[in-house]
Amino acid sequence: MDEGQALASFGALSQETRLQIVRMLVVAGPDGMAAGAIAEKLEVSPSNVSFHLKELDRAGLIGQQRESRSIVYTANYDVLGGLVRFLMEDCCAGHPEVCAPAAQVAACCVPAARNVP
Amino acid sequence: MDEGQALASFGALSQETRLQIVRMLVVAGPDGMAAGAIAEKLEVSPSNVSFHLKELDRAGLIGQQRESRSIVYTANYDVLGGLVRFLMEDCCAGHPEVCAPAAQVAACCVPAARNVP
DNA sequence: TCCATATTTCAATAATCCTTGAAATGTTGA
DNA sequence: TCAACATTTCAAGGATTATTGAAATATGGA
Repeated sequence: MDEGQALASFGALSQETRLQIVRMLVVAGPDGMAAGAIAEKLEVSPSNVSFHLKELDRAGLIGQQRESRSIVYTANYDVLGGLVRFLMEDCCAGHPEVCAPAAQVAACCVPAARNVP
Repeated sequence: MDEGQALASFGALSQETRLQIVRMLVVAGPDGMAAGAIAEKLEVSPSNVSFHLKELDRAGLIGQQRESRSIVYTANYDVLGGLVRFLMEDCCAGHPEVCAPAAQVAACCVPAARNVP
């Protein structure tokens, strides 16, 4: 991920409804959620949720696929992971010791990373 | 870090000049950089850099301290680490397997986390 | 084909954010 | 104290972004 893409990602995530959408889709997993279901759960109008979904799609944070009458959206884990990497690599570029605490987060995903010093 | 703080952080990082400032300060380390030095390096007017520094400060991403005539800014590594954690915990909340790749980033900071599966 | 469903698009308005340059604040050394 | 330096504050304007509701598009079933 380059700086331009990170900028777009941060911009996309800097709006409450969009951040909530991404969090919902991350939890929803590969099955994703239909636009209507997202709108209903967040109590936002269909046209408004559509606007924000388009923004998230432009930033590459989500993907979409038509499924019968619905359009199902899914989180793009690669891009989200790339954003994490971008933040941490920047950190390491200068002073590795100060960003070590952030590395502990890895413990929640990868058992081998547990109990880092 | 709660959702509100993450939202503020994303907003602060979603502007090119501000993202560049944060990256510079992260690399600069605990010594930080004076406002003037930042402005000069990024070729931005003093008043404009001051505007963005204030935004970053409001979001908690940087700190400041007067040093003689200059005001020296430093990155807030805790908050940046908290942002990484926020992104990854969200990820883990649903489907740990999809965010494992992001955990590999930890290898750049903590030797113990190297070679994760 | 026709209707209901699901979603997007569009135009208009409102709200927020960024930039600019001039003036104000605080600091140091002569 | 005064002048030069470093930075911030302020107001105005321009630019971008968000919200709304109505109309358009696409799909599936009677």
